[in-house]
Amino acid sequence: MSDQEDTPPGGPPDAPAPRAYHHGDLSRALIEAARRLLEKEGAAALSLRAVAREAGVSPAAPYHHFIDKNALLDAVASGGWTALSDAVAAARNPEGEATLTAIGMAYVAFARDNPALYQLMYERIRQKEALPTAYAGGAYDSVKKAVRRRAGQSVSGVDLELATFAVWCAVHGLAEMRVFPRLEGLKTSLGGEEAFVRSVLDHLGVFQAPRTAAV
Amino acid sequence: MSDQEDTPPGGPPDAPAPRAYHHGDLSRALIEAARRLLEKEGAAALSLRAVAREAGVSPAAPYHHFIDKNALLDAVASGGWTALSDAVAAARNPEGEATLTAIGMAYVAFARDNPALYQLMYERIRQKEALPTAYAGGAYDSVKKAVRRRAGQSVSGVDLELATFAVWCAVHGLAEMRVFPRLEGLKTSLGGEEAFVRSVLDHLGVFQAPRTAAV
DNA sequence: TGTACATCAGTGAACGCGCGTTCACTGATGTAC
DNA sequence: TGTACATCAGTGAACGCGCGTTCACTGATGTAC
Repeated sequence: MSDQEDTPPGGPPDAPAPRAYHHGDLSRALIEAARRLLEKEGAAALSLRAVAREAGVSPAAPYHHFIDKNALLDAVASGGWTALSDAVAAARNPEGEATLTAIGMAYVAFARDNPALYQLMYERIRQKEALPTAYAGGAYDSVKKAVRRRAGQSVSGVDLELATFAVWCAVHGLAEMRVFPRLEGLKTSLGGEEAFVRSVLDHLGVFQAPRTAAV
Repeated sequence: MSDQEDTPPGGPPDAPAPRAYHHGDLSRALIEAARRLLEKEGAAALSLRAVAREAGVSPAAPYHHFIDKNALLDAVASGGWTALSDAVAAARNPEGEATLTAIGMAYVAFARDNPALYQLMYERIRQKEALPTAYAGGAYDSVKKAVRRRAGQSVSGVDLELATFAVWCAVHGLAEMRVFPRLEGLKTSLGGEEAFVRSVLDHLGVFQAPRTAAV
C-alpha cells in the first residue's frame, strides 16, 4: 500500500501537482510562480504573499528559502538574465551564423515574450546601481564577439568596448519601444514584425553603412 | 491692518511659503511636490498621501484637482515629456547647430538629471500601451529633423521614419544605461562623461560611417 | 531493523503599517441684487 | 457699498485592504546508535 504517492487521497484531481507537506523544491517553485504571476498580472501584482499563493503555500513559507522579498525578486531577475543569455547565445541567422542582427533579434524577441520579467531585470539592476553587464555577462559577451567579427581583428579595445556598449544600448531601446502596439503602420508597410526589427537594426549601422538609405 | 498677508501670524518663519486656506494653484503645486519627491525618495515613495504631505496639504485635498492617483501621475509624466521636449529643442553643439549628437546629449542629460521622472514617463506610457512619440511629440520631431538634415533631402519617408526610430531607441538605451556608475573606467579613459556619451553616439553611426573605428 | 531525537520545512494567526479613497464638515471666495 | 447665498477648495477622521514580516507551532525527514 505504498504505491499511492502520485495520487494521495486528499488531493483535488486537477490541482497542478499533489504536494507532500515538504515541498521538495519550493525555492525553484517560488521563482517559477513569480514568473507566472509577472506575465499574468504584471509587476505591480508581484507581492510576496501573491507569489506564495500562486505556489500554493502559506505566506510564511518563502522565508525558509529567501531572507526577504528583495532576495526572492533578485533570484527571479537573476533567472531572467540567465534565460536571456541563453537565448542570445543560441541566436543564428538563416545561414547559421551568429550575426549581430540575429543576436539583436533574439534579444528583442526575449523582451517581447517576457516583458514584465525584462522590466524587472533592469529595475533590480537600477536599484543596485550595478552595471548590467555584470549580470548579463553571457549575453554581453555574445554581442561583443559578434561586434568583433563584424569589425575585424584590427579594432582597438576601446572601440570594441564602445561599439558593444552602443549596440547594447540600441537593442535595449528597441526592445523597450517594440512593446508599444502603435508601430503597426510602419511594421505592416515593411512586411511584418521581423522585417521591422531587422530594418531598425540595419539603420543603426554599427560598423557598416546603412543598407537602404542615404543614397 | 490688511497688509499682513505675506506673513500671517500663525505661519512658521521658515515654511516654504505661508499659505492661505485656499491654495491658489494646488494643482501645479502637487505636480511640483511629486517631482521633488520623485528625485528625493524615488518612484517607490510616490504615494498620493506622500505627495499631499510634501505639498503641505491634507490627504483628501488632491481629489479636488485629480480624480485619482493615476491622474496625478499622468500629469507628472506629461510635464516630464514637455520638459524633455523643451530640452531637446534647445540642444545645440558648440557651433550652434542642432546636430543629432547635440540632441542625443541633451536627451541623455535630461535622463541623468531626472532619473526617476524619466522612468515614470516611460512606465506610464507602458501602462497605456501607447507609442511614446504620441507623448514625446516635440522631442521626436526634433530628432527627425536632425536625421533629415544629416541624411539629406533624398531620403525616403520610410527610411527617415526608421532612422528616427532607431536613433530614438539608441538614445533611450544610452540614457538608461548611463545611470550605472560602473562605467567609470571607460569614461575616464575617454576623458570624461561628455566625451563618453559623444563616443557612444558616434559609434552608433546612423547615416554616417563611424569616425574612429574599423579602419 | 527499530527507536530516539535533532533538524528541516511547512502552517496559520497575528502584528503594525501605509495606502487610496470617501465622507461630512467648514472656511474662503465670488456674484447677484 | 452691503448683504445673502451658492460654490469652491480645503480639513481631518475614518473605512477597508493587502502588504511584509514574525511567531509559536507541528508534521516530515534524516541520522546515530
